[in-house]
Amino acid sequence: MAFKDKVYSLVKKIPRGKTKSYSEIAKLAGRPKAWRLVGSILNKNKNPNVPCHRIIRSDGFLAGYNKGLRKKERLLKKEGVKIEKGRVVH
DNA sequence: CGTATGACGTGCA
DNA sequence: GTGCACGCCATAC
Repeated sequence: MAFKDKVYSLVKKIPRGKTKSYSEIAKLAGRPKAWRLVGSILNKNKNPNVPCHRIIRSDGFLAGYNKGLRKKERLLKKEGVKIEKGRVVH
């Protein structure tokens, strides 16, 4: 299983209304120092089965989204995650 | 097969 | 407190 596939699986397992940071995903995928790839991979791969909108920066700020940050923010809010100025409110 | 890249993260000036 | 620069590693071309 390639690293990217593992990332996808993990992202798919993220429960609704929750967010995960890139480093967390990379860590669970087996490459704690490959968080950079997580974002890179998700960006290149537009898989609708993967809720990539739940992936945010470790700071809590929203990073990017293949469908547009605007949509990502709205989706998270819809799922129960509160966003403020592009940042996830903990 | 080799090079360049990228939705990040952290440290240091 | 803010800004800049480096590091890190699999994927794509």
